[in-house]
Amino acid sequence: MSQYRLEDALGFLLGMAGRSLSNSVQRTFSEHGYNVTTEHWIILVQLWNQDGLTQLELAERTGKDQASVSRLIQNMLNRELIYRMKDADDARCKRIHLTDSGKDQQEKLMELVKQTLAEVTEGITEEDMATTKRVLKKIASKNLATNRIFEEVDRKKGENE
Amino acid sequence: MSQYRLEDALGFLLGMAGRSLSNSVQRTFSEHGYNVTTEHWIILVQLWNQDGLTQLELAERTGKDQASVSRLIQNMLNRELIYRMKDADDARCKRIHLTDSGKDQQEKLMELVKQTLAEVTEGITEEDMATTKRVLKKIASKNLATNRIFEEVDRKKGENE
DNA sequence: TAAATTTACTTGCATAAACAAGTAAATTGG
DNA sequence: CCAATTTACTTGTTTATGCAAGTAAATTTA
Repeated sequence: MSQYRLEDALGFLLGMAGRSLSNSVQRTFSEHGYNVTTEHWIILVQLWNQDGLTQLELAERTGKDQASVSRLIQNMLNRELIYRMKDADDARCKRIHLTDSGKDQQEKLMELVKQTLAEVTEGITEEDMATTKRVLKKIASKNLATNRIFEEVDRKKGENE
Repeated sequence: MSQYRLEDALGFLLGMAGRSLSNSVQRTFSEHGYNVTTEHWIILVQLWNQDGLTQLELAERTGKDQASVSRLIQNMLNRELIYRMKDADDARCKRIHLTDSGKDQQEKLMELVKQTLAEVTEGITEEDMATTKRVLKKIASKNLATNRIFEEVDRKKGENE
């Protein structure tokens, strides 16, 4: 009887590849003296695009649950990457803003990510990468919570075709 | 200036897709009354293939570090999926064996994983899936620690071609 | 308008990873 | 043969996730 090969199991490969990339980026950040985790980077990307999002909006856009965002925010506050203000119209909402430090790190962090990504994906053709991203999006959108992120993307793409 | 789209970032997609699949499998296990996590499943697959591996061997084969394996093993001991014996020749090694319960769950857990995987990957062609797995392996093997898992696989494949 | 529900966020508990430091057993090398 | 090193495993600390339960503010509805 042929053995089930873990090395061909999609879940296993996803976990390994995800950790591999995440660890590489994390190490690169650390080596260059940035006290920012890969998960912080995900939040920062959203804030660099649009400052002052609420925690709920951040959760929706990053596919994280509100509890995770709540704790990430707390951690990022401690590192003074962001600050927080109560919404004037709705006291339930807390709006997250970048500090000067959080803003200033954009260029360098983006560069470091780009660099690391190039190393990790070296030798993979553009076509294979495009296929992979398409497949990953399909798998990710089976998760009800994060479904909307990719629906939105698909809609926008549709408009341009 | 065009914004950096998180939805196209490989690291983000890997994280999302990985969690999506892992959560689906986890939920399926729970719904069917199995007190087993996806990480336990990864260890179990290795033991179903070969019982009595040491913790180091498990770490090497699953791409986990020894500390992670140590704690997973502790957790699996508590759930009585496995038991542990000191190696007769080398008192430093602890060999991990399946309990009857751990053995008996193989067929059903494999079936549940297969089923869940089919749901999550529904609508993805075999070809795209093959490409994706190839890319994921390449990315995963940039991680020095886990490199060997895939080198081994490549060598074996080479023999058959 | 007051009670019931919903919404935005927080907190507690369990699981898991990375990395560093620690322990005990085996191997090595002078 | 014994001191130094290596090996296998453990433990502590930090970060992060999922899920459930809790709080306070806003909205619905009766």
